[in-house]
Amino acid sequence: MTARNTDTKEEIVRIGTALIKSHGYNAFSYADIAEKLQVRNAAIHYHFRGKEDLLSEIIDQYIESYTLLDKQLKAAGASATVVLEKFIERYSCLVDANSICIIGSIASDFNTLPESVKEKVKQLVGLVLKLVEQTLVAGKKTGEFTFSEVPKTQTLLVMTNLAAGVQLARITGKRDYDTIKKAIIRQLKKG
Amino acid sequence: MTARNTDTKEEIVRIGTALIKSHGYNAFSYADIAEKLQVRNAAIHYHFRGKEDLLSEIIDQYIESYTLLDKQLKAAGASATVVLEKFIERYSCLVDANSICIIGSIASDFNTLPESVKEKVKQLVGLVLKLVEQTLVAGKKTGEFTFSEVPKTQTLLVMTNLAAGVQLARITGKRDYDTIKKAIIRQLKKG
DNA sequence: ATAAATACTTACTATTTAGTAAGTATTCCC
DNA sequence: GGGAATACTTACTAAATAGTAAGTATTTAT
Repeated sequence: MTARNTDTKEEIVRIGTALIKSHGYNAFSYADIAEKLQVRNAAIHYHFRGKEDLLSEIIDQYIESYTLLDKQLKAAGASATVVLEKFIERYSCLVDANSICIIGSIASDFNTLPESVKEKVKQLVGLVLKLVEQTLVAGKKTGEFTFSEVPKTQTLLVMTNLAAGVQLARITGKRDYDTIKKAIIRQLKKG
Repeated sequence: MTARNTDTKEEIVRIGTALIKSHGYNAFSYADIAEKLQVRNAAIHYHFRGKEDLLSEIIDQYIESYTLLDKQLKAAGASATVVLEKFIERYSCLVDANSICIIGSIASDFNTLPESVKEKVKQLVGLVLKLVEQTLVAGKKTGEFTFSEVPKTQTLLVMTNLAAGVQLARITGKRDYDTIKKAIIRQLKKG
């Protein structure tokens, strides 16, 4: 038995994230993570004092991830169409994994979270909305997109279609999600 | 102390429904309901064997409520615009109560529910989608609406905008919801 | 007037959850 | 090679959660 396993902490975050997206934040306990990781409950507490600290770290990692993505996209100079496709692809993967997006999952439990975590969620949502809006604006400039709503509004429409689309897919099946996905793209090209 | 209070059962359903919409299904216990109702825990178990039975009843009542609404609307011959406005009004009220729609809330916890409840949720979602689609079709026929997507697709877009709109409003504030609400109506009138 | 049904309460149990304290094994560093 | 730090484990506790069994008060129906 190795006394030092450098990726246990990362694994906890990975499993915790998966559990939030598949079962919801208030539906899992440290015991669930411990069992999957084949460690004792206290090992999770060693890395994260409590569940809220774990959630906080998970959101931090999403913020980091989206900040990085933002930078990469700007540097790479990818077309708006490609960026949007990659973004939507994330949601399609969620549907295939019978999961929903972390923001939608947390939104359901929002009123049960401490203020510090709520603030971080706000930050994350702001970041994602900014990223999508910038992509829509860029695409409009190049003529890739032709929507008629102001960018912020179009962003809200796309985001809500996607977020609730994956939720709906869980209940009524993937076909409804696919219908929504195609409509989003259509709307951006002839709105 | 009256040994028979005919509306305790209704009150349990009312409080349970409110808790699901504000805190999420997996975030409340019978103790929360018991405290609010000023009865003992076992009183809740008397009316509903377990939490799943309560959830089942709550969904049944939504199904009944929407079935009734459907009939009333057909009988009253209200204009599609009015029906849609009333429907949207339900979501606006949710935002004001810092709550989300029951379907969105349950979607987050969907994988933790027993198969029998999942089936009922499917039924409810089917009913709501049908109601909205019929309204959109009716409105198109009268010229009130002019959207270009097929009715089913437009229904999915409207529903996801609303469902995720109330979720987003919790995090970023009511203004984003209002923006979405106005855009939905605009899209139906010039899509 | 009383038997049965209803709507609870008290009192309890078993399990899960969240968390802590103290100890142990390994590895890093000087 | 001897701390110090790291990454755990064992072993516990306190509280919450879910649920049941048995009893009680009131109401309804006969």
